[in-house]
Amino acid sequence: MWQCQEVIPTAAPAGAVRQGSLRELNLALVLGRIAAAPRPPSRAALAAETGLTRATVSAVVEDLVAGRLVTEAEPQPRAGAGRPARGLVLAGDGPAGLGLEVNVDYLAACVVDLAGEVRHHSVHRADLRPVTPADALGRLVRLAADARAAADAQGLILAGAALGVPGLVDDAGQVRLAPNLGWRDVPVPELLAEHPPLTEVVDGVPALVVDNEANLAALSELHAGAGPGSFLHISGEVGIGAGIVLDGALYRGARGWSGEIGHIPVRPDGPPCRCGGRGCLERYAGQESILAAAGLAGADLPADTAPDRLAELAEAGDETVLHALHEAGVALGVTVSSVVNLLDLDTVVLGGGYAPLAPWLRPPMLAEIDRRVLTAAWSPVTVRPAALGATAAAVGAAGSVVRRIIARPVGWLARL
Amino acid sequence: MWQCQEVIPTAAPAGAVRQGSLRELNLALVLGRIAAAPRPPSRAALAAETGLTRATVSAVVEDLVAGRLVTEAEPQPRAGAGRPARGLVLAGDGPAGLGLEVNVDYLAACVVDLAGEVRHHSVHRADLRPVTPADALGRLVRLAADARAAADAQGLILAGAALGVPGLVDDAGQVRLAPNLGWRDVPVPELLAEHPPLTEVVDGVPALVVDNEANLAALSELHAGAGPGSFLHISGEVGIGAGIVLDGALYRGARGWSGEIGHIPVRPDGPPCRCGGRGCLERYAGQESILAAAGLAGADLPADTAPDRLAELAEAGDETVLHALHEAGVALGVTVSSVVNLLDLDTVVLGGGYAPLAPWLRPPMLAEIDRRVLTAAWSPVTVRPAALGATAAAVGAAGSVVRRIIARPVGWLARL
DNA sequence: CGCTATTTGTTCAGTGGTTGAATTAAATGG
DNA sequence: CCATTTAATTCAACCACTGAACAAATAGCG
Repeated sequence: MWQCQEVIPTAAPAGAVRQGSLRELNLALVLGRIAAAPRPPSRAALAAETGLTRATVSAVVEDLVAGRLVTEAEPQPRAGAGRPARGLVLAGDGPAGLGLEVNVDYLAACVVDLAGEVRHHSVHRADLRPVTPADALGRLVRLAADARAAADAQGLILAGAALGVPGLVDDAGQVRLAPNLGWRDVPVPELLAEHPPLTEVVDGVPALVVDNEANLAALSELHAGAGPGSFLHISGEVGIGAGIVLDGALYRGARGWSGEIGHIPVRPDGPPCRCGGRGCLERYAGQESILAAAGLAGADLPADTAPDRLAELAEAGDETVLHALHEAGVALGVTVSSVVNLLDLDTVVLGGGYAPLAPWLRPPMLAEIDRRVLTAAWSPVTVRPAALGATAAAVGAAGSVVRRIIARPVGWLARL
Repeated sequence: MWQCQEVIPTAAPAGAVRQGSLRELNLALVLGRIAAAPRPPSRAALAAETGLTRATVSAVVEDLVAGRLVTEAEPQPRAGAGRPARGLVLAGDGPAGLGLEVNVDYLAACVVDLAGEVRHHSVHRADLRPVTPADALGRLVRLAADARAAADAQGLILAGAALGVPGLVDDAGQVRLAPNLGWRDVPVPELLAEHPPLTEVVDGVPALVVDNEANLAALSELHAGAGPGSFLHISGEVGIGAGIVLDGALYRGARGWSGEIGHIPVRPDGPPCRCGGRGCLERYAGQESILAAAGLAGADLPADTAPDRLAELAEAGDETVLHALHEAGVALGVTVSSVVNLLDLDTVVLGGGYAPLAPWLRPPMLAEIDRRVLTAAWSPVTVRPAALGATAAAVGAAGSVVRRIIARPVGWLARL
């Protein structure tokens, strides 16, 4: 069984609530609070916070500690009198997530522990357009093996993996279309079938989940950035993708194909787009379009260095580049206005290649939003660059694995 | 405490899971299955379906019957051998919801029982633009009193009320802006404070919830139409609003202001809109714009009869009207394409004034969607007229009350 | 007509997990 | 050094679900 669904059920039992579900839910509740707390909470604090009894919290914590999900921190210096509290933190030597990414000009792998720390990270730079999918995935497996070794060396146990791809992924984990990579109907699970560690199925969840890169990048922001909430994360790579986070959960759409913001029409009668439509956002704010408008079409810059080069030139005051960025910002602003009018989001994150360009994209975006968003007067919309850099998708992928464990620790505890 | 949040928690405990939560969740689970079942299920069938024991289901059902939420139906004729099953149905004489609506040219009230049947419905036609908010709400209270009397007469107990308003509503139930009604910062709860039955707070939920009309109309579709799923419900009234239903739950946005589709830019350099932007959808597909394009600007038709008049003329082959509808359909198609690209929805419902115009709006919409939605090739998008007519919002409002009871029956059971 | 097979619904002892109060543990402060 | 305070554990009680046995109600068959 392969799937690309990013479940994160927030401990909501869809089916029957049996006897044991009670403990299952409270394990998730307590572990979630420990993960979200700004400083290591005590059992007593958790009891007060959750409404459970101290007795129950103790029992639940005992299970979590036995399952290597939580460890006790050094007693914190306390203010007043009383027995000192023993702080609880997410274990740094328990389960970890393996994050993988295939992109147009690099492969990436990383390991993230329960606490969200990146414990290993490696990138393999190469133009993957001329390479066959099987070959590209073969190289990725080698990168994954290195990451696995690094995890072992640090006492971490890989609990699962997620792979980000710049394209549409179906429920079976197949890449239906990745235009910038030149992939179409690539059966990723099959191609990886020869590599056992990545293809096991544990506890109903496949060891490897394949997902859209923009979705995973948005997830990375969820950890790194300010806590849960609702935001739109725009990834400006060769294409333009977006991840939508609603109330702290990634929204994936009916078929997992949400966030295809690159082909939202900006000017319905504008220049034709290769998608078949006209005047799509990608024609105004896609990397190639910006480069063309900036007079750098022939420069043949690698995709991953182009944004920095543009930023340099803009910094230096290059009029053509400044104008190109302004136009891109306007187009992004028009599109984002649509999204905010529709979904009432309060934050927009500029990720991927847009992050370094944020200083120049932001002002025209905000101007458009201010003009076009009906509720802008009461609730200002924040536009900010992403907290993580280029390989956010890999980190988000690894993070999605550990987040699933935090959301449903029983799955992990049952394994031991 | 007033609030406009449409909670519908789908039995997901956010906080602590106490001892009694178990029963709470299973009450919701069983009641939900009874509500969703196509024919009255037996206890045994519910046990098989939910995974609970027959003993547990019996105990749960006993509670539900004692609370007047469920009654036993006549034993169904069975096929094979065995003791005949006693079917369980939602009680027709238990709690019911009161739905209210204030619109530009009418007030409406209705009563919906647990099973979703409309048990009372009344409309008061009047142009409410020249009337003060306090006066309008006063008339509404009289309508509500009639509805309450009708409910009593039928043995129904009103368990709460919801009010739909064509504008932006904040968390306090205040109408921040209802442009077509001419309301701004109207403190609806305060104005209704003199009418006790509508202003009680029971079990943490206010007796009256104020919400956007488009959101409630979308909810009505959720009951009447094909079961839960994800869709966009577009209400074409004087303004254009939309309700977004994701996975069977209304999505309300960070502040409850989602669905402001009327001011999504179609042509960013198009004619200025009163919202301050340019080329908004409302300028192309709003009722006034369609009438103007159809050459009926001076006809001064009441807003509620205009769509039918347009449909008549279109039926008769009036070229100007057909052209106007085509243009509106194109604009709607462009906008819907944006929404579908963003959210990956598979269904769009044309509600309110658009419902009778669906035969003419659909074809250009589908053409635009086909051209502009990246995933249209794999997953066709359905565009269909709404199941309910003009006063869908009132029915949806009443339905939201009973749906909340079905989603969390403990709230109701605790009252008795 | 009576017996058996079959399915529904209830009863009841058993169990898992939470509760609440009492108890122990470990610190501060006078 | 002892009273005070807060943290964590222990334990009997209790609530709700489980599983199996049992009672109820029907169809089919000889």
